[in-house]
Amino acid sequence: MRRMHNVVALIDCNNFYCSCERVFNAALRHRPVIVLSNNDSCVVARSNEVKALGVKMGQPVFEIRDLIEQHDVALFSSNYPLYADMSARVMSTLASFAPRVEIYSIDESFLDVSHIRPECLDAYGHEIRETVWRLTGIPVSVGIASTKTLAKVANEVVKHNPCYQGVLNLIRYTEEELDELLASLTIKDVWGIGPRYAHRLQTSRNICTAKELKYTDEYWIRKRFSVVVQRTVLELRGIACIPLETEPKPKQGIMTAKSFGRPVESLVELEEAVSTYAARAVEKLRDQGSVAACISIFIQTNPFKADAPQYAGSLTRVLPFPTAFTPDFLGVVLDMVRSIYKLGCSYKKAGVFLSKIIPQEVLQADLFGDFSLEREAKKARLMAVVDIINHWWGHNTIFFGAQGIGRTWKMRQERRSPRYTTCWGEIVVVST
DNA sequence: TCTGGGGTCCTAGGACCC
DNA sequence: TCTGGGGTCCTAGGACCC
Repeated sequence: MRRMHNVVALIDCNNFYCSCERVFNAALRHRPVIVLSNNDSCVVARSNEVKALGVKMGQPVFEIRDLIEQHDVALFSSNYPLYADMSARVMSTLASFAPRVEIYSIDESFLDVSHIRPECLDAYGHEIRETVWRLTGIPVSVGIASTKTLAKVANEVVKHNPCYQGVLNLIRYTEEELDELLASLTIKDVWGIGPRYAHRLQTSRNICTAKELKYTDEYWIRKRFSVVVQRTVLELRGIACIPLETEPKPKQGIMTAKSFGRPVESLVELEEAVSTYAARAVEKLRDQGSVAACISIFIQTNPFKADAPQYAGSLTRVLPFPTAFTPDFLGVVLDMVRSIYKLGCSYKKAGVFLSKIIPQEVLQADLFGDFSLEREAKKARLMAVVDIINHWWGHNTIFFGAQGIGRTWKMRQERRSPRYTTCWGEIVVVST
């Protein structure tokens, strides 16, 4: 097979979390929908109607109480089990359309569609879109181009212009047509250009549109910014610099951090919370088959409470050898919390970060002294059993004593929809 | 009352070594 | 008067993404 061009399609689920809620609740189809962050505090997903009302991503929900009431907006707590499962369905559908797929986030995938004849690309895009809709009920937008950055551009344009009916293929655009399109986009709309870079580009050389960025001297960009921004410029020119990553890379750092459902003052509760986060982080570590040697924790007060005493404490500890055995971490965590705890503070958030992560197989290579492979294997078997039980019967069916049993500090989730697809007790019932 | 939770990569600068 | 220079490793911080 002769391969003329690199062709990549970006498939992006529209307002993904909101769309997931709508799949199982037809009454929401024509109602504005908002999905909230942990603790039901911020807006993390908005239906089109809500975007049209001017509600911003990340906006605290208390700022828009009136708007919500006026427009009868449906509010939901984040229902991650549902979104993760719906995502898996979308992704497995997409896998049938391309030999190489990069799952970029919970709601986006890049597909290598170089095998499709150029004149068939538009139809292929529509077929992808219709198939995903039919099999999952999730609406998606499709952007097709010669680089990932341009595919992102196409997707951005599709989302804001219903005339494209969900699919834009830039491969058939001439350079002039493409430039005209890029001239209509601001640099903030370009993947990789955030608010800081946008501001610096504007003030230093009056670069405002995607087209202007495309024709900016790449070496000046490299010098003033970084190789990352240089790549963005080249990608806008149709030179692919960001390869498709089809294999998920094991994470180099694993974080579990959350705000509390209410302020926490006591050391005991803080110990429970940080232990719970640590246990969850180590669980994620095992999920990807890794071990870690380094753990950091932090606790902090509420920075928005200007009149209350403010404090942020953090600490890092290195273990004698890398492990994924929860008690090995819990042992040091309690000690760490005690040493950064400050009496008289009202804590709002805490977190745990694991680093110095290596694959479990590598562990055996070069360890001496205290370390016994046999003992580690035994620990691993114990954790495997814990994981299986929790996987089967649900999170935290069994857990460690240090995590506490009350957990009244846990985040609030007062508006969670049923876990329609992952929990037998909450499955949709059709009655006659 | 109420303000998210994950990740990535790159660069600059200091420590250290020869 | 006048204080090397280059390589490597590590860390902190800054930028971005969803």
